[in-house]
Amino acid sequence: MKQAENRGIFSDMNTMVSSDAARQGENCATWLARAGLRPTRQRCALAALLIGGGNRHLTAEALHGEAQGAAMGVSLATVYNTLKAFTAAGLLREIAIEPGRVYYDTRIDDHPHFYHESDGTIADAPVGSVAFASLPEAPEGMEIASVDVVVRLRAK
Amino acid sequence: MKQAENRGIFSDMNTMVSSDAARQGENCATWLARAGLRPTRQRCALAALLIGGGNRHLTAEALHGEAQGAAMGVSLATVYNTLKAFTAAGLLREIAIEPGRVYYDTRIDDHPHFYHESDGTIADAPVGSVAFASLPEAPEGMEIASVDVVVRLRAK
DNA sequence: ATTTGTGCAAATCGTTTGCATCTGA
DNA sequence: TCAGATGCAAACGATTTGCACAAAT
Repeated sequence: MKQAENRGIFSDMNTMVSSDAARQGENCATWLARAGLRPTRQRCALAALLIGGGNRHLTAEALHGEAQGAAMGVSLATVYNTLKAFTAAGLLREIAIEPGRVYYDTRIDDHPHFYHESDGTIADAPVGSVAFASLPEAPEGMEIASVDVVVRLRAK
Repeated sequence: MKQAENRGIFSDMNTMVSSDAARQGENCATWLARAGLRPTRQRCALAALLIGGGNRHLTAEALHGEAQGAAMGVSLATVYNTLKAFTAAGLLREIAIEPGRVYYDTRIDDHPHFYHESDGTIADAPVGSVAFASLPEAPEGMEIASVDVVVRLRAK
């Protein structure tokens, strides 16, 4: 049985890999190009919304709503396509929490989430609050891609 | 920060609460009635499939397929309704693993899962293989309903 | 008798896709 | 130029629901 420390999972570092580049003043074109994506107006607009406000957990519908509110002309289909493209490029991560609804996380390292059952919102659990004493070995020929932890909360 | 031991989460016990009654020869009528559900033919048939083969992880479609194969007359809509009813009654548990597809688990205590990304299958991770060194406090006014752990595996 | 469950088909929801048009390298 | 991206609308798969009928208390 491996120790969690050896895998670097859920460490205390507040890594925010996907937004580092943008925060450092690099422009959208370079940022997207580095992920192998053509920097279009729509993708830059969505990237700005995603990266602008720290770590976010949102659905395609929600992001589309924000884009509409900001009068960026981006269709819902493009939001879906772009989120999938960003995820495939490793800029975002999908969170499986609610059946029938995909959340995207702007933070892409393994880290635990709070899920509020009452209103369906997601938040990062406090940094360092979850630590493993042990993790399973992967079966023969397999390796661990990620470890998802969801702490479901309800009103007391 | 609470210790995992204090919450009884992911203990070594192989608890199988939902199937205890059935294994002990109690009949379906009593078993369902105790959960506050009226024991109908369809529900008994589905309960038999669910409980018969140890811990299972399956979708509504899959269960419906089995019922068809066994020539039990149960419609897909009833399978969905029944799974929801069983879940609400605490006899089953939903697992959020894949977007757009709900898996039901016949084991209802907190326990970790392996998810095979290649073929979409789910398995229980070895008993005792996951242990927490620490778990987060629930925010004020909230309590922890459950802690879901999914270890995603891919071919090496 | 009254309440609850069933089954079908239609409706709904989130998401994906086909295709004509547009855009960035 | 021209592969790749966009947008709309139609297609899609999983799930839910309305309603008439059947079954359980």
